[in-house]
Amino acid sequence: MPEPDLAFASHDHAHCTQGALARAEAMTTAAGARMTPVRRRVLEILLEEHKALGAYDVLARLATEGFGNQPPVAYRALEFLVDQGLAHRIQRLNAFTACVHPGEDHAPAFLICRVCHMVAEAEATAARQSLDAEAAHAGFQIERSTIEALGLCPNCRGQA
Amino acid sequence: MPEPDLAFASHDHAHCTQGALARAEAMTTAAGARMTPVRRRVLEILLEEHKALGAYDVLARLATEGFGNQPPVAYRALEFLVDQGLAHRIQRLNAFTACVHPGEDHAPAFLICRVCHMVAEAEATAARQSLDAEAAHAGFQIERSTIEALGLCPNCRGQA
DNA sequence: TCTATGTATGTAATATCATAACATGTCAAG
DNA sequence: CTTGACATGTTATGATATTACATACATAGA
Repeated sequence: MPEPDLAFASHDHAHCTQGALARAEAMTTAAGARMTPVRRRVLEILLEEHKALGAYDVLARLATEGFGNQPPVAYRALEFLVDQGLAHRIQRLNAFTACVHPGEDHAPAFLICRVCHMVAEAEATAARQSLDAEAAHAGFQIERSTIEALGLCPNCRGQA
Repeated sequence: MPEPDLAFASHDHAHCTQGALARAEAMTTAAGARMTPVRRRVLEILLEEHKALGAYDVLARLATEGFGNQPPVAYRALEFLVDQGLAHRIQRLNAFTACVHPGEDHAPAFLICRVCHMVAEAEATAARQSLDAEAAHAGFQIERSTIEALGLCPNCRGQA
């Protein structure tokens, strides 16, 4: 397990982005899927910051760059990225964020700062196992889970 | 810890409902809040089934019963119930469900059946603790957390 | 190379979910 | 019986998401 390259910690973001993009290309090819211009661009946009962007935010960016300007353009690209494991949907925000560990088969939890809106992808294997156990006890078979937390990130906490 | 009165298990629902309603009245009074007709009615509607209802579903019911028929009527009552801990919002469904353990200071996870749409409130203290630990490690201070799972309930699993 | 097929994109229209702002009504403390 | 706080009603609008259909593009097979 690598040391968590959490969004809150200062890090070489260019490197972080490049890595994710490279792995993304490899993964889509391996999956027999196509990394088209819109899809790649949407992923790049999501990778710019460790924040979650709404579909309409992404759409606005795309529109200024000559792509379509109707909602399905954004929603389809985002859905593709989520399906491929290259992005995650943050339920609480109705928004999307790039996956920081594409291809690593991880169980993510999202830590959302209510002040600066940074979104960090934390490791939730333990939480997920507890949840699985509880569900199993009830005879419930989990297919997808959502674990999200809202609060204060270390930086914003310091400010207060 | 009481045996989980999970939504999936057959149970005396009238009793389940009555208990929740009675505790709800007590809690609002204790909190110095007012359990008005709309609010009580919304809670009753949510308690009818162990499912999550959208604000507009609730609103439609209210409208046929002589309450207002504009969205804020439903949203306000729902917000009140959530604030009082009498209902929960299910992020994944943009919907609301009555709390089965009002006043018990619990850490709920929600198990959502994708077939029959039942929503069970499971105990997530363990999962929540794992999440807290992981967040603390990142210096993140959790204020609210969302733990939801989508999958197959025991009944629907049997059918398949 | 041509063409058939599946996949991707563009666009219009509309559905669904949610809130701001303001007017009116109700209740209980002074 | 008035005042102030809270609750409700209503209008309007904003934000998020999907359906349906038309067009374009890539690629495998004839």
